[in-house]
Amino acid sequence: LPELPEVETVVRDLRPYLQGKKIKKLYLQPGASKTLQGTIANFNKAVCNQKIISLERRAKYIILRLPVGFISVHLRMTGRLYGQRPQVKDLPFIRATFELSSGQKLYFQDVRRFGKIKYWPKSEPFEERLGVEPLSDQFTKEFLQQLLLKSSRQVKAFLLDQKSIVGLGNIYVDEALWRARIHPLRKTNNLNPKEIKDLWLAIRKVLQAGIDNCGTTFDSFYYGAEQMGKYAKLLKVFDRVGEKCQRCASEIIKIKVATRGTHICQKCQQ
DNA sequence: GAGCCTGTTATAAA
DNA sequence: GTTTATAACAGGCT
Repeated sequence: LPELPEVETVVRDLRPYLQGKKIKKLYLQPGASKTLQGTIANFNKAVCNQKIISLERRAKYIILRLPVGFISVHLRMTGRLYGQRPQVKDLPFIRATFELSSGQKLYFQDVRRFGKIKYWPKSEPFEERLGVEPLSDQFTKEFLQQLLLKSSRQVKAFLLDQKSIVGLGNIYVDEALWRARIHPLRKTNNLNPKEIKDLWLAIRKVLQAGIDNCGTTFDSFYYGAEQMGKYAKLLKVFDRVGEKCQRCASEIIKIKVATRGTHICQKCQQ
């Protein structure tokens, strides 16, 4: 499931392929009307002949920056972007295809059709729904403390909410909370300074380690030519129900928090 | 074959 | 106003 490290991995993988190329038009497959937000006519009018200045990541979005505006691609659960390769034409579940003026293509595959593509003429409406980048200099311990103390939510729900901090999803939230020894149901305004410091460090460590290992291939995440992320084998709690905690040897259990399957060590995370 | 699972948004309820 | 829960989306997997 693509979270910040997985999206960053895709962006780094596709950057050399796409940067500097010009977009000709987008084709939508039949039945993919919800994949594109807005009409195909308006989209193509806006992006036609625009050069991809850079490929960037913001939150869990892949950003194709253009001279005028930008395109956002969200993979949601099962979305995948492929640069052109010989065998790619045979892939099932292609929902949209970018044609580049070089004649090359960029394919958007999405089994469950939750993924979204959108053109934004300006960044304000896009940015206003998004919180701080957790790996940026802006995300200091003090910044996190302020966010936590002015809320009274369950810490897991808080961390999943992209309006506060972006990029964390079910996998990396569970991993960060284990690392910081914090129970996911704890209220954010009841965390003490030591816990806040540990959580701050844990968020940065798990995300950076995720990037360093090209993400977590647990279910459907792949990048490039069917490459798998290597972080799955470094996971401490996620998808490890019944295994022993590597810190205290207690059993990892699964509970429900914020309507999500949640993995914790019952002893380490009280 | 019913239910699970997940990111996000919308909406309802507390 | 804030927080939590639930449904919806879609389809593969158990």
